Amino acid sequence: MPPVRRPRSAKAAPASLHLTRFLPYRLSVLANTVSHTVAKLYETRFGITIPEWRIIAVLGGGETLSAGEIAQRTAMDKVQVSRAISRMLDSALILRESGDADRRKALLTLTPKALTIYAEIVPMALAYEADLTTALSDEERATLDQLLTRLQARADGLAAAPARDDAGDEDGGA
Amino acid sequence: MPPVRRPRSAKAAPASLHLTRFLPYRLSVLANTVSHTVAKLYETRFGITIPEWRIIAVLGGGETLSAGEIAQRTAMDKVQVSRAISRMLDSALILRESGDADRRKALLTLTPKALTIYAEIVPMALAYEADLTTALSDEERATLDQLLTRLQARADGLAAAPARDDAGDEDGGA
DNA sequence: TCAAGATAGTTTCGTTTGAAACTGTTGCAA
DNA sequence: TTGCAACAGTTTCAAACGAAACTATCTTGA
Repeated sequence: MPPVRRPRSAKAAPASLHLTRFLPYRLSVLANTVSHTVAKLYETRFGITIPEWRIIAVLGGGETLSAGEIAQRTAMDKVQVSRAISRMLDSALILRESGDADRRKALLTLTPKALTIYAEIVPMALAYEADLTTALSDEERATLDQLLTRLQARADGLAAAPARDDAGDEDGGA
Repeated sequence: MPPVRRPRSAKAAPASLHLTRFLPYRLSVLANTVSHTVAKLYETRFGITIPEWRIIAVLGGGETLSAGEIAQRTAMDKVQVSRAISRMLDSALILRESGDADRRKALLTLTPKALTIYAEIVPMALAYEADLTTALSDEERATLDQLLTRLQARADGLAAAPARDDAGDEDGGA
């Protein structure tokens, strides 16, 4: 059980904050650098965007999913998914058929064209990932995996819970 | 024991790619979750955006910097910095005076109002960071630090280096 | 001295984004 | 049934973004 943790000793020194040592900042910059590089990989080659790539990635196995399920698995919101799908319909990367049982849900499948792209991108993506982690030992890679998993879980928790152990007043005002 | 070791050279099987195990994706999602949460922290309380917070962070020590230097230290591009500064001028968070020696450069300093905000945000930001890494031991925190540093360096390198052994055609077309 | 050219920062333009409003469909309950 | 809330997905609107064009200043070198 976590002890009541009080912000580091003291309120005196504001403990100057160096952006380059601030975890949220570092994660943001790193993710940005990486995303940008990977995006270039398939953007220049196949003319698809990050959201489109993610959709291809989750449907690449040949599965059929609804837009909502895609949103969940790609961590994108439904608006983003909707727009990406619309683009992919235009470029004939995806197939949409109305759901049989529930006509609100549209069933989405990749076209052969998209499957081809998938087959070509996957090795590139994995190669980049391997390249990126070249500087890490196998053990370090495993550790990284672990740490990221735990951080994500924790971040999810903190995102949900607004305040500390405070009563749940949602709205701050001002 | 080292779990699944993937032979890097595999070219045969397309090695299905699970988004949830793909490092760029995971970094993106994690950074996003974290950024969003932190942003809420100071957005609701002080009405400032992420770029503005970053500028406050680098100027919080009382330093005077030019827009270009800010861009460098915050990893934002100059357009973003320019716009953030413009907003901050409106809300009296920043002070701009024309450079003496080089009149192209504007010297930027935080106003007392912004310094107050800085003093209030820093503990909140550090508390969040501490909260986030609660699930990590001290050793793991150090490891994470190390790994992120190395990954960033590597990512920077890969971002600079264009393509693999391909000819350098920049434009992909449709 | 003055004509490139480099540099600092801003503005413009078209695109992307997220939140909220909206349309259409389903499930539930009176 | 009908009425209404919940849900799936789309559209709208205003803000935010990036790339490229632009303004203003400084540097250079002929």
